Formats: sequence, C-alpha cells, structure tokens
Amino acid sequence: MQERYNPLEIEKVWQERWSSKRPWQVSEDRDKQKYYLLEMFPYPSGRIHMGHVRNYSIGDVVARFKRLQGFNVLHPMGWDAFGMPAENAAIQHGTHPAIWTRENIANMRTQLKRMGLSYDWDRELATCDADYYRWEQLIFLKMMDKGLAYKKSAAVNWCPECETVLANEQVEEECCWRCDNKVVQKELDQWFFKITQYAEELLEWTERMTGWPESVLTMQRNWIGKSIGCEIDFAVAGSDEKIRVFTTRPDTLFGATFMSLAPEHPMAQKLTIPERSHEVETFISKVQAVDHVQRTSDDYEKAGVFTGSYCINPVNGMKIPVFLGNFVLMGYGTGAVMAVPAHDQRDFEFARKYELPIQVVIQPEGSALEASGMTEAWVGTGTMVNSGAFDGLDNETGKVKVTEFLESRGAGKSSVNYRIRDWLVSRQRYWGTPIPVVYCDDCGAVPVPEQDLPVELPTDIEFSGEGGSPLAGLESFVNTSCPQCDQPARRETDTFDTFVESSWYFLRYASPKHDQAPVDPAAVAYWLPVDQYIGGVEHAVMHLLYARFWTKIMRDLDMVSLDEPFENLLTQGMVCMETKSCPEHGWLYPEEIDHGLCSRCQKDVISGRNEKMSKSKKNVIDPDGLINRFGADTARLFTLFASPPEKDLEWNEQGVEGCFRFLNRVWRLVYENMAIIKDAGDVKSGQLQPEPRALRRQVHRTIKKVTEDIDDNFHFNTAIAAVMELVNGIMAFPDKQSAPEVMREAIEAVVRLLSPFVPHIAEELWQHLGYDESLEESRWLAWDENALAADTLLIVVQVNGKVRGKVTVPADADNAAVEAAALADANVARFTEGKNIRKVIVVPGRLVNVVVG
RNA sequence: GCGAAAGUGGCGGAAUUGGUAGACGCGCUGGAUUUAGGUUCCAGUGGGGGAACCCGUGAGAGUUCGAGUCUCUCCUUUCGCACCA
Repeated sequence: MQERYNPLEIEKVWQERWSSKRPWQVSEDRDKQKYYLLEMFPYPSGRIHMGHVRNYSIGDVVARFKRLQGFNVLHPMGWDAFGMPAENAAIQHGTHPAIWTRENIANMRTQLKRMGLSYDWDRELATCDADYYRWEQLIFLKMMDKGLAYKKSAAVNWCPECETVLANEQVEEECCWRCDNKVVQKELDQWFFKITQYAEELLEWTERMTGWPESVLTMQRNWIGKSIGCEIDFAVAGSDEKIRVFTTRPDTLFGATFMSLAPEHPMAQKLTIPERSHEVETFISKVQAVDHVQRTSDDYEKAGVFTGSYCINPVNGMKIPVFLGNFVLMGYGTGAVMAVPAHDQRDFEFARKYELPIQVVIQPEGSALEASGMTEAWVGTGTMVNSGAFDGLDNETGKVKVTEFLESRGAGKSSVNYRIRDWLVSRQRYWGTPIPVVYCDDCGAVPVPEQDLPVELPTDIEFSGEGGSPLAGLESFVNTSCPQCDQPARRETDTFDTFVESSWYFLRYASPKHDQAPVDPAAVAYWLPVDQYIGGVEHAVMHLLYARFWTKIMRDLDMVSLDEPFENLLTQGMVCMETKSCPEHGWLYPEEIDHGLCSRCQKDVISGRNEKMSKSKKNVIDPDGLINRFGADTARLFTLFASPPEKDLEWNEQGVEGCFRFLNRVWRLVYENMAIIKDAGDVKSGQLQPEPRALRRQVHRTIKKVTEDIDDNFHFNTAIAAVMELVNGIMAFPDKQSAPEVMREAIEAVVRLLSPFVPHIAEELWQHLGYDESLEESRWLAWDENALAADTLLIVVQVNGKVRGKVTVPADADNAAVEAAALADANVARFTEGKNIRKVIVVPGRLVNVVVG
C-alpha cells in the first residue's frame, strides 16, 4: 500500500475498470424494486462548469446509495444537443453545428467520466440524432391531428439578436432568456401547442405533487394564473353591438360607472363618434408608440380617452361612458373591463382623474363608506348596498347570485380565465428539429405522412449569419411535392423550440433504442415515473411545465400511462463566487490575480459581490483544473459538504483544501492502522471494555446518521460531517492495539460510508483492506441497535431554565433517581439552597429542570 | 403591491424538531516536529470578565419549567409574479 494518497493515479484505475465492466448498465428486472434517478441533461457547450459538477455529484450520491440499498437504479445521461450556440459557432468559426456539437459531446463525456459518475452510458442519447427527433415529429403529427398543434397569426415575442420568436415562458422582464436582449412584439404566423387546454389539469395536479418544493409549485400556479369570475355583456347604447367584459367581481356590477377598453380592442374605432375621432386617434398612436415594458411598468401613468359612446349596465339599465384606457391589456380576459372605481384602485384613480362618478356598492363591516370621502378603493369584503334586490347580501354570496341572475337573463355567464398562453414552438433557426409540414398552394399546410419520417435536417448548408434561417435558402430541402395532390410544394423551414426535445427525453431513456415508437410501453411502465429529478430552479416555469404538459399529451395519445413525470424534485442552488475586478482591466479570472493585485498592471483588485459563477463576470472555476489539482473525489466532496444541496454554494478555495486534507486523513487512518487491523476478526460485542464500547457506539450511531441523512432529505453536508467526527473519534482512540476488532469495524465503516460521496478512494482503500469484491457490488451498512445504547447518560441540570450542572447517571436510572442525582450536584445545590423548590421537570435521557421560587 | 423562502460566530454551516446554541469544516492564535517553507500533530477560538458568573440566534412582545425552534407585530435580504380586471 502506498503511503501517500495520489488521487489522479487511483481515479484513473477505477474509471478504466468501470468503463470496461459497465457496472451501472441496467435492464427491467421484475424481481427488484426500480429507482429512476435523473439529473437535468446538459447542453453540450463544450466544457462542464461547476453547476454541472454540483448537480451531478448530488445525483451520483443518491444513485450509488440507492444501488447499495438493493434498488435497480436507472441513472442515464444524454445531451440537449440542439440550440443556438452551435449555430452561432458555425457563423463565427465556420464549424458545422453538427461537428461542433459532436466534438463538445465527446469532450464533456470525457469530463463527466473523469468525475466518476455512475451512469448507464449505454442509454446515452443526443436530441440532434434523427433517431430521437423522428419520434418527436411523429408525436407532433398526432398532435396536429387532434388539434393540439396548430398554426396561427398572432402578436408574438421576437428577439432581434437571436432572430427568432420566443415562447412567453422564455421572456424574462421583456428580455430574451438566452441573450438578455430586449424582445419586441411582432405579428407573425407561427406554430403553437395547445397547453391552455391542459391548464386546469396542470394546475390541479400541483395540489397533489407532494414531492416537489412548494416554491416551484407556487411559481407554476402563478404562471398558469387561474382566475374565476364572470363574463358580462354590456349593450352599446343605440346599437345592436355588445361589449363583453371579464370580471372577478360580479358582486360590484351595480357600482360600474364607466367602461375601459384596450386601445387595441377591435371595437375601439367603431365606438368612436366622429367628433372625438381626432382625440382618440392621437391617444391610440401615443399608446402604441410606448414600448410594452414601459406601458406595463408601475410608474406609467394611467390615462384614457372618451370614445363618445355609451353602453348599458345589464342589471340596472344605467348608461355609462365607454373609455379607452392605456392600462387595459388586450391579451388578458376580453380586453375590456367594467370600471368600478369604488372597489378597484386603478378605476378609482382613473375616475378621480377624469371626474367620473364613484358609486359605493360594498360596505365594509363596521364602517360606512362615502364616495366623496374615499382616498382609495375598498377592495375587501363587505355587505352589498345600492345593488337593488341584492342589497344586504355578503359580497361572496353576491358573486354567485349576480352571476346566476345574469345567466338567467342571457347577459352573462360564469367564466374562468387563465394567464397562460399556448406554447409557441416554431423557431426561425437551423439547428433544431424540422417541423414536418409541407405547404401546398391548393391543400394548404399538409402534415408529412408518417412513413416519410424523419424529415431530416440537411447538413449541406451555408452559414452567413444574415437573412434569417439558412434552411429557407436551401432549395433542395425546401422544394418538395405535396403529399396530398403531388403538386410542387414547399417545406416548413422553421424548427422546434429546443424545449420540445427536453420535454420527453426522460421517457426515451427507458427504451432509448426502441425503433417502433417513441417509447416502449413496457419499459416506460417499469421505469417511470422518475423517482427523483434534480436540477436548477431556473427551469421552474419552462422545462418543468412543458415536460408535465408533454407527458399528459403522450398519455392522451395512448403512448404512456402516466399522469406526471417527476415524483420528487430537488432544485439545487447555484454555485457562487465573489467577483473580482481591476480598475484598468475590468473583471478578472482568479488566475489573473496575484496576491490581491492585477497580474497585468499591479493595481489593487476590487472585490465585488458574491454572484452565480459566470464567464461574463469571470468568477469561474474550471472543473478540469480543480480535478487536476485535487482529484475528482475532492471536487465531489467539497460541493457536497459546503452547503445543503437546495441552497446556494459559495466557492471557497480553502474549503476545497480542507476536503482534500480530510481525504488524506482518511488515507492515513487506514494506512497507519493497517498493522493493527490486518488480521482482526469480528467484534465480540459482549466482552468489550468501556472505551471500545464507546467507539463502537459512535460507529453505529454514525451509520444510522449517515443513512438517515441521505435517505430522508439529502443532508449530505451533515452526513459527511458525521463521518469526519467518526474519523476524529478513531484517531483519538487511546489504546488502538487493545481493540483491533473494533478498530477494524470502525475503519471499514468510514470507508463504506464515504463510498457514495468519494467512490474512487473508497474502492481503493477497500481493496487495501483485503477485499476482492468491490464496494459497488456490496450492500449498504446496517446499524446494530444494541450497539447504539449507552451504559450511562449525561444529564443536563438546569435551575430555572439555566444550565447549572451536569450529572452522569446509569442509562436505566428512573426519573426519581435522576432527580435525586441532579439535586445532589454541588453547583446545583448552590442555586437551590435556601430556596423553595416548586417543581422538578425530568426529561428522560436529556435534562432536569429545577424550578425554584 | 402580491406570493414564497430565509435572517445563528470572522466565514460556510449544525442543533435528535420545544430540552447543553455554535457539531463539522474554513480562518485565526499559541506551541511541537522541520535547516526553512509546506505537511502533520497538540492546545485554544461567540462577546464581556481574573473568577464565580453575566450577555448572546435580525428587533420587540407573548406562550412555556424551558424558545434559534411555537404565536403576534415590525425590520432586512433573496427569489418569483406584477396595471391580470
């Protein structure tokens, strides 16, 4: 055995062994309980980053742990391989996206293997393979058939930088999620998936998904944005036209004193009387000149213009003026709102500004609102007043009654509104799945017949970076014939959003080579749902919502029998690091800093905030460099130990060194005690002296603690801390020669307990301990309940809640004996002397509190 | 503004779920080993105090024999949504 821990050497040996033996290759085995563990697959950017290291280290602990517990663990890896960086690389460097992507995948695969991650590499897939995306095209055809995929012209988000449209979910604060540039609105003909049809089901299931973090569920619920209310028709005075509004407050209908329409509302022009048309036109063009961000910002002042028309309130026949309002959005509800200034803050401000009447119709309990004295709208609950036959009802009842009344008169109906919009899936980019549709002058948009799939992405293509998608200019691809009438026709040149591929890759992993259908139903039935999914929270309303939707689509196409794809979800925190900058040279990489000075100009380096590692701010650590210095086990250990997985992890160079030191300590622990434990047999627990008994107790308590910490809630940091304590305990054990059996049990426990975290060193040491069978093939340690019990207990003694002493009592002492021992303690006696003991509380095994007065 | 989560040493973070606050690690201070640096080992390390003790988990109240943990009010930070009718 080597005296020194040499991680690079031993890691190479074990990785080669794993590569050839493939111990993590799995198949459906009815006799074993399955466990599907999945981490979000990476985009093949070329190099892994610390976020990947963290994500995959967390997953690997669980995979290895579950295997040791006897589960049949599916742990696959693949590549989210379509997307824009590949295309940009092609434009900038002339490399074909396919070649660029393949090379990146090869690099990253090597990097992941260097981390010792236990994947079933035989299931590896890349979404840019025709064998993958052909099934996506098939599902699309079936969706089209059911009306779940459709094309329509709509105002959509356009990113000028990426030269493509974006889904609503991919726009963050009016900026592109990828490049962070401003998004503009454009009227375009685009493909959509009907996710709105599943809005209610997606929402309902969030109430049952107990294995997901509440924060993610809340974000999804907000995104779906359900509101229950009522649609009401207001007749236009002197015309047959009607204006339909959506409101969540039908109980305030009697308080409607005017109407507000979005400037884009189709009836806006029609309702404008000639005398007012100039003013209205001016208003509309003014609103349209303002960009969407400003218009929806908080400080944008509410303004409006009177159209000159009136409409009739269906419940009281009141004639109310119709305004256009700059705060009314065409995209929500019906684009028209009944304005109730007494009970809606926006309407209140609007009414004050344009001197419109305010009518109180809800009286809060215990006070009497007067319209003239109001400084803000009353939006709370109360009793209905000034509401005809509804007076005296509480407003919640009123909502139902008014709706029923409107329904009986044919003037309205209850209605549910969702904020979520259909998913825009077409992209004007090359490097993606071709949308399998052909356009024919006579037949229109015709789906490509199933037998003609896949529509392969052509590779003989030029990248100029100008003039939109290069596919559109490729005659050999575009020109085809109509599948229906055989006349010359043109192919769709848009490709799918890459989020379509990532919406079902986890299903494909169950049968990645199946060539009859997207998935083999039997394999999916065995492996799915994913028992544990792990990834970043940034996907809370993109990938994680789309994947849920897509699973339901495939269920309704009878391809899977599964309602939800991910049983449990862990959203791991970001990897952060302090930014550093030089007044001269801007952001600096860590290696550009020398003793706090910029290595180029010797100026003092300024420390910035602790932020997510990103290349743009140069606060990044290269995993390869880290592994070269300390080995993969140290890299894994640090990311697992530094903080609990769901929290952000702060990078700390000394912390990494600390983990490396610990592994060296473990190495030495085995090495230095080898002579003692070499020939030691099993522990004879009945004959142990107090000190070995105590060490053995710590061993079994540690086994219990580590098992529970991993199993219950992924508390890897405390599990590792417990093993560190055990190592400290063994090292401090006074007479090691006296108890070789206990020493051996303890040291073996350290090695085995560490194996899911740091597999290479654990396997290596296990071999040194004399075992031929690898830990990989062994079973997780069980603790011995008998070894956990202590002979004596340390009892804390409090007087009036303050610690005044500690007493040691036999483990089987009864409460009376513990109390007596506590009162007999000299220091405790000092505080109780001459005082009246009112009460003594004994918490068995823990403490005694003496209450004196 | 609405919703969610979180505030504990110099730092990352623990605390058997109401029972010794600060485990474990980093950093720091002494000391030993070493030609030296590094490694390693030993001792110490929340604040105050010579000590006994006192104070201490964002602030303030409350419940309790006992509160980091439960309740209420407030403050701060992070995240999500945001003129959604």
